[in-house]
Amino acid sequence: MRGVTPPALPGPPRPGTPRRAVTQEDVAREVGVSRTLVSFAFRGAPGVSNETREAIFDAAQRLGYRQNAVAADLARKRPSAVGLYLLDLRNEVYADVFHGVREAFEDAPNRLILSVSPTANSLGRAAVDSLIEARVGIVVAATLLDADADVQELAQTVPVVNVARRVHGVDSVYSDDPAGAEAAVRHLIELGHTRIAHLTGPPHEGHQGRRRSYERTMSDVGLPPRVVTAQDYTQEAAERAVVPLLAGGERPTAIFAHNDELAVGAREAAYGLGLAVPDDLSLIGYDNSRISRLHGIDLTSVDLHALELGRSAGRTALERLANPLAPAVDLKSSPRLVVRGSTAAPPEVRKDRP
Amino acid sequence: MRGVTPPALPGPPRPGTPRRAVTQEDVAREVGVSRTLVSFAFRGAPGVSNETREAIFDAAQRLGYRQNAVAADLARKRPSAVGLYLLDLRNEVYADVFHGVREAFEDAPNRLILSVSPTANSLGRAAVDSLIEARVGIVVAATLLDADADVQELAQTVPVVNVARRVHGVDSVYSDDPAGAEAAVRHLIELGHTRIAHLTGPPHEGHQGRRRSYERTMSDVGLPPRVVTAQDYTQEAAERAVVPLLAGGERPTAIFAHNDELAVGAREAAYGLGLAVPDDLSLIGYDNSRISRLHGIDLTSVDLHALELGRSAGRTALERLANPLAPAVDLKSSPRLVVRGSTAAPPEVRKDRP
DNA sequence: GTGAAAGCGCTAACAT
DNA sequence: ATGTTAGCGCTTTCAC
Repeated sequence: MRGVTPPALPGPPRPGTPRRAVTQEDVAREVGVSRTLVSFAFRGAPGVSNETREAIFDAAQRLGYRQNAVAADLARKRPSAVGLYLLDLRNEVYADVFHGVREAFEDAPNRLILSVSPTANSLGRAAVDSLIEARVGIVVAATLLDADADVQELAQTVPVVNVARRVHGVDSVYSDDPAGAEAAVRHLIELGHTRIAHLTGPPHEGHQGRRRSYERTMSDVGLPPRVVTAQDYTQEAAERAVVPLLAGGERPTAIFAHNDELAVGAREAAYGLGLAVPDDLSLIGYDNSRISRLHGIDLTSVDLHALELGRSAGRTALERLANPLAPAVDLKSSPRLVVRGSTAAPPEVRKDRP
Repeated sequence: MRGVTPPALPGPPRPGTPRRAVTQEDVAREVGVSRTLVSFAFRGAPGVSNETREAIFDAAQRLGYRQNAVAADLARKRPSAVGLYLLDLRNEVYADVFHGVREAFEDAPNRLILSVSPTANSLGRAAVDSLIEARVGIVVAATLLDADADVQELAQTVPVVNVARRVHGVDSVYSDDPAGAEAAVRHLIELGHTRIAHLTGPPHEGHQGRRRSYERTMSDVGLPPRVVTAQDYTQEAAERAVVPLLAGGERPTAIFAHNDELAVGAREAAYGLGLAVPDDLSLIGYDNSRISRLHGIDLTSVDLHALELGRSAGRTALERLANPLAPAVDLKSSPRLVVRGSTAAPPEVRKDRP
């Protein structure tokens, strides 16, 4: 039977046999030059004649050569990959941050490696470790829930750019949370609300700006603060946390939520109890996400300009990569209160002047 | 001045000087063993005494050693990284797919590398190429907009698992789109609608199942199909595309949209024109995303179980990695129509029986 | 303009 | 149980 070519079996379809990847070696052999020249050509390094360069690109094309960025980084000794850590893919804010960072790296040669937290309430350390194992040269983190000291320690291992969070001595690109929260609370106070609750999630160092500002603003005007804590930063947890608040006595006439996610949860809880927004309950979120702009949702919200935050973070990362020893960047931007239909005067005020 | 220690300058805070990464070599030297043993210990390979192993882990901990997964993969010759391509981070479906895949790889040692399309309407090739340069051993793609032939060709270079799409001869994990679309359209027909439009985005090979099924179902019952095409798969584009449809004469009484994203755009367009859902316009989406469940949105939608799709895709990738030569997987699941408040009988039927 | 050779951090035979 | 050695694909001196 030797020499007989077996007939092509029809059989079930099979995925293409993964052929061995084409290397610079293969390209060099094809062209008849040394590996070095192929490497030079692909990095645009000087010292390759135009003729040779073209022959190399040609052969590479034909053979389907793709550079092995991983091996290149290893050899270069200076990683070109950028790690981007995102806390929650289900929260639009992080998609915005991603797109901002991506834009900033549009023309840069760096690879962007994403790492996403398993839950919206995880410390980032494990996910960031996977970035470190992938040997990224810098980590852009949106948002680390870890303690300041842990972030500072992490920054000893790999440069970190914090997004939407400020950590002393570590690059930080963030929005003025206290100002945003104050604007939100003052808006409610001006509408005549006195029973204003704050809906937040588990406390984490560096994420207390909105809550603290709420408490401060309330006590400044002599109003008693009332904080409700959801088990995590999801709509579902918010719903669970708000139901007892609204079902109990002395229920608030307004809720200022840590973000839109939680605000939407509060909204669902309200409607579930037969309360209407804003007639029975005024609601303010944070993030000015797309959902807040929908007809029928119409949620008053504080915009922290996540896309722009991402862009700044990307640019900051680029600078840090270029200049590792420059002083830490501290970039604070201003949020903006966007008033929509979810906030109105409380029932008692409306009754007073009908 | 020699020998004089300069005083510690207060100055601005600086990010920690990035120290050289700790290697197995360093750990080995610290413990007083060979590099090999350190490697063995970390891979859990047999042939290391418990005593030595503990000493190694100890030293690694002290020194802050993190394994260089990139170098390991290179040496192993068999990449352990898994690439996950996502078409659109702003669409919740892809977040669900991500979490499904992540779950499937929970206990696997593989790194997950994400790559996201720059826009919701890009072909995936560029983003997948970056995955190839990062030397992933397999690509899980949700969802490639490229032509079947291009996907098949890509699969020659690196194994591909298609999510929510079927490509002959390439692993595919998908939902029965024609069945889902038919259920949606039949639901509208049963309510009494006759002017039912379909809202979709740019046509791409392999993404025509819903549209074709809509057309087929309509003509099966002798109704004229009417397809509106948005410029891309975003809410905003949908809004722009639907306005002329609803403002013109003979406007439809129902719209079946390719997905919730587009359905929400249609909804905004309707309300912008003073039309109410479902009173003036019935609306069906696809994906059963969180937004469709909100009070006041209450969108009837077809659920394709994205999370489960992601899990299946992850498991399929695991199997493909273990058995590169097995026949291509073709996994079709059944979607489910979830009826909510955005669909009702059309105005003329309601008038007939008041 | 071109090539040889060392080495990046690691794995995996193959010794001992 | 432990060590030696040869790569993985690439970059980067340094020589010709």
